[in-house]
Order: sequence, then structure tokens, then C-alpha cells
Amino acid sequence: MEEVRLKKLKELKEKGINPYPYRFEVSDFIGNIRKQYEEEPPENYKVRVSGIAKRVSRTEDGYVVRLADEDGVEILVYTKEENLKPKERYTFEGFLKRVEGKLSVVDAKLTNEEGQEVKKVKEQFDYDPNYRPISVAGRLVSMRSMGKAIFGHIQDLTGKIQVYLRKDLLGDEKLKFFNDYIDVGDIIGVRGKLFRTKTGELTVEVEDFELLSKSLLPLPEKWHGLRDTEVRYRQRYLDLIANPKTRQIFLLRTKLISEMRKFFEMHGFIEVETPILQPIASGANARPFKTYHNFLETELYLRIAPELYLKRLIVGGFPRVYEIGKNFRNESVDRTHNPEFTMVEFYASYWDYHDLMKFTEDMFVYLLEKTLGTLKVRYGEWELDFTPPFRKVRYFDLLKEKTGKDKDFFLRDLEGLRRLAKELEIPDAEKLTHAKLLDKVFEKLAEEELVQPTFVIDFPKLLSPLAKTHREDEELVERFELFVAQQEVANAYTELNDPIDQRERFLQQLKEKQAGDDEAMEMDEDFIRALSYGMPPTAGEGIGIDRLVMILANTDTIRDVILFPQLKPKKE
RNA sequence: GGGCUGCUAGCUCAAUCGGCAGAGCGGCGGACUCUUAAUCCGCAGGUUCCGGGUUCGAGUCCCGGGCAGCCCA
Repeated sequence: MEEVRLKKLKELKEKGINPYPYRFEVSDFIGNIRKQYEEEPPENYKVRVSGIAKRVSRTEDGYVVRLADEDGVEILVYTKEENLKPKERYTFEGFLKRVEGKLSVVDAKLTNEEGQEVKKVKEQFDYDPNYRPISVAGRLVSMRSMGKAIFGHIQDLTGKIQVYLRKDLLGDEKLKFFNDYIDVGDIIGVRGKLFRTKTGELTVEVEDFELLSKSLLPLPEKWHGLRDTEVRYRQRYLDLIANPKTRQIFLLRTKLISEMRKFFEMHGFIEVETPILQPIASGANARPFKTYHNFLETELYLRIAPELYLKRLIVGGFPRVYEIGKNFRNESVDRTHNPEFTMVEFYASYWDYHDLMKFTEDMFVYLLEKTLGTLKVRYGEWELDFTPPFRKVRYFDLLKEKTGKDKDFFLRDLEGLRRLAKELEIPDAEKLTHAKLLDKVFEKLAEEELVQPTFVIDFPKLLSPLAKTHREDEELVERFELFVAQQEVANAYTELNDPIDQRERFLQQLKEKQAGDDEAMEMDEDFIRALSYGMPPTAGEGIGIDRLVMILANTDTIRDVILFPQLKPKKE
């Protein structure tokens, strides 16, 4: 295979044709061109359509029928109906939707009533491009050569479009060149006119084309795509070429982050960048990666959180800041953890955690409307409803509900708590510190309850060394975590700005560390000095972007939302 | 960290009890000017993840290793 293509490459060079030329003028991306002639049908638009089944193919969970009317106009019908036969006439009732650019009928059921012609259905949303001249470029992903004419599809990130090469239009020589030297997988550019074929598909009638990059390796199979999860993650470029679902998820991710920036900007937040290489990795309970700077002759850590730097900026007079960036935690790698992950952290002067809850609700509503266009999100078996206000529940109320035991038990009866942890089969329960025990017991008992968006509020102080003491209860802090689908999505609090209190909290953390908790927080003297100059009352929050994208994309694997997830290196 | 499962042609997958390694797609050659999983005729394509072992004979059984996925902690 590779040899055949290398031979073509060699012959091209002998002909004086550069298989890797420098540029090509495109009039637009494929998706944008399609958008001009294809309207999105409204949500839940019902249609009844009649025609002859040209072909019936199996899909993962049903069938797809190519349905044609007398004029030859075709539409794809996705159905679960069994025993459909080609050449039979059927009428389907279902919802009109675009699937990869093509108008299709989804959730279709057979009916005995008469339906509309395919043509009539499609005309409403597919318009005639009237032979408008365009030029587009992309990867040739399929090709159907018919001797004196060739059909194929070229694809870019935004979509796919059919190209049609005809001998009488292109000339003998050009067509022969295409047949002899162009392969599926090559990047090509075409110039021509847009029209619709008799089946109704938007197509470029090619007047001229150029090879833009020769592909030497074959693409994954066209029908099944690329399924091997390992190859999908290790060679993401192939996954992106072969699987539309993958492209869709990463476009969604990009859209989410972009809308998030807009939202912050609308609310007066300034985007900043703080160090990833830090001499002290603090601001979270986690194990850091360690590295070494040769010139400075010093050990540095990859940040586990930007928190302490962002608050220094609040001290410095930035009223509202946010940072979207990577954090690094040297921990296990599994379905919900990647060693580097993306968070947004933001801080607003003069706010408290009540302001943040309101702001968080507003932001989620904004983001969901901009990305999915709905506040009700399907996630696995659940329908998550993000309509505000989100449920609020106090940390110790939740524990009391599950165990009947109150705050005093959890904060003072260490041995009782340890016994409870053992009953819950929490590993190493006899060794864990008080704080860790409490954390693990809460996780075990409460998280399964937290499916719909829920603010868990008013955490115990010993779990929250950077949060401000609760105005009504010395043992608590003004902190909330937002849980969605049993996962912690956001963590926020009224920030501790009393430098003396802060020093004591760090010292408490050091004790935890000595007691065996290697995730306890590090003391940061300069941060305390910064607070000593005076930090305004402030509230701050972190939101896990990867987890948020997982929820929006309805996937339970973090690797599906990170372009290049960390895997063990493979020996070649 | 423990358990289970998977790894076979470029891709998606078969291979019965241990008995000649196969199909579809893709590729190559040919026919075909509205095809779309195009169709029709012909051909080629393999370190069965790696290393040992048992056996007349191993993709298959045994031991060790690698990577991945799932479950548990």
C-alpha cells in the first residue's frame, strides 16, 4: 500500500508536479458554505415521508434506509423497524434533523397513512445554490469512480461536501490524472460550481482541482470508522478524521471555553496568567510533579492550583480575575483523572460565597444555552435539569440524613468516626487523619445522592484551610461545592483574608502532613505576607472544565474530552 | 494495588474440540458520465502484541511480559 503510493509520489515528482505545494485559495470552510444553502429544521419538526427504499443498512442500534421518490430525490431514514426490504415502498413518520449535514428522518416509524414526497420535505430546508462558483479544500475521504465521472467527498473540521468530476467538463488529461494519482486520504483543493444532484445532495461540480498533500498511509475503514480506543487516543488525528462524534466533542469543548471567556468579560473579569512552575506547590490538597531548574539550581513544582497567585493579584488591586489553564497532579490515572487537567479559577473582590452561587447559576445557564441550547441535559441514564435555583444542602445536614449523627459526632468523636469509616469499608481507615476520614466518609455517603445540580454548602473548617470562617459557626467555613451527576464540578468559598488566621491554618496543615497525609497543603510565607498588606473581602471559585465537558458531551471518560490524554508510552 | 476481558491483513471483525489463518471494507488491474457503504469481473495482501513451554501439530492450551478497556479498592 505504502509502496504503491510512494511510487505515485515518485512519478509525480518526475512529471514536475509538487505533491506538497504551498498554498491554495479557499472561498470558505466547507461547513460555512453548507450553512448558506442548508437551514436547520426547528426542534422536534415532525414529517411523514413516502418513497422507495433503495438500500437498508444496519447501524449500531437500528437501521438506516435510503429512501427515494419518483424524481430520485433521496433522504436518509433512521429507524428501528425490522424486516425492511429494498425496492419496497414505505411511509415513515419521524423527526427531521440534519445528520452530518444531510437532512434525515430520525426516530422514524412506519405508518399506513400517505406521506409527502421526499423532494417536498427537503425543499423546505435545502436551497438551490444556482451554480455559484466556489473553491474549497479538504481531505478526500471517499471516492466512487465511474469511468468517465468520479464522485467523492472532501472533508474539513466543519463538514463534508460532495465533489463531482466529469470528463466533458474537466478534460481527458485532468480526469486521468485524478484516476491515476489521487487517492482517498489525499488533501485536495477544488474549484467549481455548486449544484444539487438529482438525489438532492449539495455538490461541487469540479472545473479544476489541485493535489495539496499526498497521503502515504491508508485511512481507517469508512463504514465502521476507527474503534480501537487505544489507537483513538494515541493517534487522535486519525480519530478526528474518522469519527464525527470526536470532532463534535472537541468543537463543543472549544465553544464552551470561548463562551466562558465571553461571560467573564461581560462581568468585568480580567484574564491573567500565573506561574505553572512554582517553588511551592500549594493551594490544593494533592501531590505535585517535581522538576529541576538547572540555571536557578532549584527544585520547582508544576502547579496543583493557581489559587495563591490569583489572590496575590486581588491584593495587588485587580478587582476580578480569572485564569483558564492546566493544573498537574501526580496521582492515579483512570476514567475520571488525567494527570494534567483544565480548570478555570476566578476571584471577585467584595463578593461572598452567596454571590458566587448566584453567579455560578447564571454562568451555567448562559453556557448551556450557548452550547446545547437547553437547560435539560441527558447524561447516561439521567436527565440533568440546570434550571435555577440549584438545590442547596448543608454539609452536615446531608451527613445527618444518611447516618442520623450530627456535627458534634463528626467533629469530636474521632474513634466513632473511624469505626464508621471501617463499616463503610474505607481503605486504611485506621491510619487516616481526622480530616481525611471525614472527607472519605462524606464522599462515600453523599456523592451517590448528588445527581441533579446541587450546592453542598458550609463545609467543616478542618477540610478548608483557605476558606473564611463561617459568620455564624466557628467550626465551619463559607464554602460550597457544586455536584452534578455525582461529581464535584465546582469548589468555591468566601476567601480567608486574615493573615494571622491563615498562618494558623497552614500550621494545622503541616500537622496533618506529619500525621501522614501527604496531600496536606504547604505553607506559603509570601502568600501570608501578601495577605498582611490587606486583601479585600473576596470570593473565589474553581470549575473543572474537563468534567463539565464530559457532562455536556454525555461521556463518562475524561479521555474522550482531552485531545491527547496521558497513556503509558508504548514500546515500539 | 487487585480481579476480569481484549490484542488476528491498513481498518472492522471471523476462525467449532488443538488440525490448510478467513470475510467485508480498503489496495491493485479491468468495465461503467448522477454516485453516495456505488455496482460488476479478476488479483494480491499475515512476526495472529512480545518471549518461553507443552504437543506430531498452537491464533487456540500453560508460564512470563507489554499495552488497552471494564469492574473493585
